[in-house]
Amino acid sequence: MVSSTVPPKAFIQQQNLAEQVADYLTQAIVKQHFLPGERLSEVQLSRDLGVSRAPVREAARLLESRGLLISKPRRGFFVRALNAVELEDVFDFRLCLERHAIHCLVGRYTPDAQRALKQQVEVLCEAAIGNDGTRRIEEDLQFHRLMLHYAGNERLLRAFNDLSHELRLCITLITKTHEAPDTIATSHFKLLDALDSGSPEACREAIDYHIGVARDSVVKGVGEIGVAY
Amino acid sequence: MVSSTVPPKAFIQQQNLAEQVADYLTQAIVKQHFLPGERLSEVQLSRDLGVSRAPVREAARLLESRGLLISKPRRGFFVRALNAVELEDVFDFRLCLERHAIHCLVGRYTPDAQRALKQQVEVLCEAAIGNDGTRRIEEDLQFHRLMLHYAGNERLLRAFNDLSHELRLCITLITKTHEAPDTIATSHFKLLDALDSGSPEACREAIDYHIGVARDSVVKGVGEIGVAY
DNA sequence: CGATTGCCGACTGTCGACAGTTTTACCACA
DNA sequence: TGTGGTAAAACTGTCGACAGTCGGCAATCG
Repeated sequence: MVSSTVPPKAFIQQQNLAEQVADYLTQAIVKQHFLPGERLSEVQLSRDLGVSRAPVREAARLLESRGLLISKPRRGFFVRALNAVELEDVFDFRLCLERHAIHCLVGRYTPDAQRALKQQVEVLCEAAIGNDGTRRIEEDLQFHRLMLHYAGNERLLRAFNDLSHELRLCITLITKTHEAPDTIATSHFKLLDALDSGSPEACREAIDYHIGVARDSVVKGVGEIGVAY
Repeated sequence: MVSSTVPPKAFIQQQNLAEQVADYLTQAIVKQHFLPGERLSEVQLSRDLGVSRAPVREAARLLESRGLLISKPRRGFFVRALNAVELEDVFDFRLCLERHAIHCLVGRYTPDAQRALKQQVEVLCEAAIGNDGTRRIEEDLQFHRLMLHYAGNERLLRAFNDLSHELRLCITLITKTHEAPDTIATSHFKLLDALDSGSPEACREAIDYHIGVARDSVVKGVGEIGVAY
């Protein structure tokens, strides 16, 4: 073999039908093509997507475990509708995860981690300036994923990833208001500063503030979306 | 209708085959009928249980989301094998959840909650004295579930329930040593005392101690169970 | 004798079909 | 017009079958 620049194989692996369906459904829900509380018919979906019901079921179960769908026995799947209380719960849970994460991270804040986070904030700022709402959200989530990652607990990261789907849902659904780029920037730079300071108290304060802002902007956006399911 | 003592219908609704299979698999894994790292064949299972592969697949996916199984594409499902690092992660994650929970709970510690927790500790002590290992674990988990419940965040409770399956796995697998009943009792009474005191610091200290003890007894039990999967 | 290639069995991913249940549409009747 | 009951339609839960893929084994080549 001569080729030394072969891309690392991740290229080929086409994903399952189930995963493709899951991606499609996630997109459709986030983009509100399916409304909160709406019922999803397995047969209809499988017809529309040109696959059998098996992958659809599997995808639906996956999204159920991620909190995007709810299944009622013998009734089918419904798009999750978050009420005000559940919205609070989501952000409270996020606070729980990130407080712990930043607490762990400050004790092991390597130059590597520092560099990666700084860079991601820059990418995020760029996205914010570019005024691309979807990308801004993704880069924002990615920053927090990085934080969780460098906190060093894989389990914690998994929990955040699960939550992030719900989070994306809340944010996309409710806040059409693009926050000003500099607001986003400063909010994240504060986190970096707190980490640099090495003070757990400062970190705690910074993350509380950070998530509080996000929560308020979402909660204020709508008192309640969707009702029953 | 005359019969006034009809059981509240939860009786009748036999759960899905999928759920039954999930319960069976969970039991089998916890009781080590399937060893960590072992591969589970869908066909074999469906033959053994007398059902088709569909419910088996569904159950396996559920257990995957709970962290009891791991799926490799086109290879099937494997019983999760926790190494030392992952074991630490599990207890660290538990600490994350329960710290937050007790922090929330102390601010809204109603007489109802107080009563329920006290009662559950008594039930737990009873189980501990009775020397029934399995029941002791279940009642212990139930106490913590109650704590999470009264903390008032449904999302938090769900996360704990997911984690509890892994937790049960660790505990059952590793600690054959039954802790002395009075150790268990005092450890839990300390939590109640801290809550009664109303001091967040005391609560934090109590929960850190409580989980630390559990973690040590598990980690010390075995440096590593299972290796690869 | 070691490494590579091709074949074989086993298994997963996917499919279409059937049965029981829930929902809906409709009609008789007050 | 409103109500109650019945029948049809639609859907989910479950099943067995088929095809593509993966791992292991044997035959082949260096």
